[in-house]
Amino acid sequence: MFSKACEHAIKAMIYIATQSLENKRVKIGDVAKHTGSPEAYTAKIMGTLNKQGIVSSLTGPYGGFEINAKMMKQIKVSDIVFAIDGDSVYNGCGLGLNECSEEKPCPIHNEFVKVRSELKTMLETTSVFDLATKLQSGEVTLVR
Amino acid sequence: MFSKACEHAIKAMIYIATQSLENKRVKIGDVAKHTGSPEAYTAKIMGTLNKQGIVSSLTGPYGGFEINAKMMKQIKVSDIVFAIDGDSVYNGCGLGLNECSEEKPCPIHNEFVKVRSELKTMLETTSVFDLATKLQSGEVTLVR
DNA sequence: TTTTATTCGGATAAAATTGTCATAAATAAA
DNA sequence: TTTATTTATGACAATTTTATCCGAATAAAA
Repeated sequence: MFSKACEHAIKAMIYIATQSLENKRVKIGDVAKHTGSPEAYTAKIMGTLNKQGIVSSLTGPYGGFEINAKMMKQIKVSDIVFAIDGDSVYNGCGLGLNECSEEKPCPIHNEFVKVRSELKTMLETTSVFDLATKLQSGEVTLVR
Repeated sequence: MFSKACEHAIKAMIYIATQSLENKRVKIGDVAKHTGSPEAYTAKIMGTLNKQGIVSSLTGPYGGFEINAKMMKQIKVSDIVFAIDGDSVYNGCGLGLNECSEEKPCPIHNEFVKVRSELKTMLETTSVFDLATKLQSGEVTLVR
């Protein structure tokens, strides 16, 4: 569904959000530990997310990553997916055709658009804040 | 969504089905031409589908691939996806956790299962025959 | 029985993705 | 200003996926 990089990104964002809610800036090593993702790879992914402006970072001692509490409610999972995997999830053809539209559809186009539109809606209505509070409450887990 | 191999597989099955409906056995070169997929790779994929029993093949002159007309209505897209990509589409965690269930869910588990269940239903209710007749009618395309 | 056309299957290659490493840049504190 | 700590980033490595190649096996026709 999503690339591995995208999975790492979503998990990292959720963990950082929980810490930001407690006004704690987190180092990449902490992120890796709490998400079970490879540290260096996650660092690279965070660079992309930082450039896209959906996470902020500070170098040096007492540095690390954080997400503004207000932003957190505005950032949706769809933003993370788009930042890492691009629009393939939303616009790509189910059979991988370069051009596949209402006018020139592939055989599964009509069946596919319906399901994908629901996936899109789901991602667009789920905020990082929603997921972070879920994680804080202990009802869900990031590792295992 | 699906692997490239799986896309090739679905396209190949649909094309072979249209030919089988006209009692024509097709060679792998024909399949590749009409699906835009690489011939040798498709050949390998067909081997897997053949072993799984969702397509039949005959070696030698006048050989090739075909799908029994009765079977064609029973074979669903879900069977092809399962044969090539396994059950990851149906059971895999959205965040890639090894264990993710109702009891120990990941943060997006509940949102995810709903969408995926609709995808599953869609794939399970769409037969190769349905798609082949659509392609025959000219309302959809396999290449581009 | 020989020839010819085709799939089968294993070895290999190429490309993409995932992951690591080392060095540079930034920044805060001493 | 120096030092310690942390992110930023580009080069490299490993793994997985995608794709190719070629000889073996099979089967129909000559």
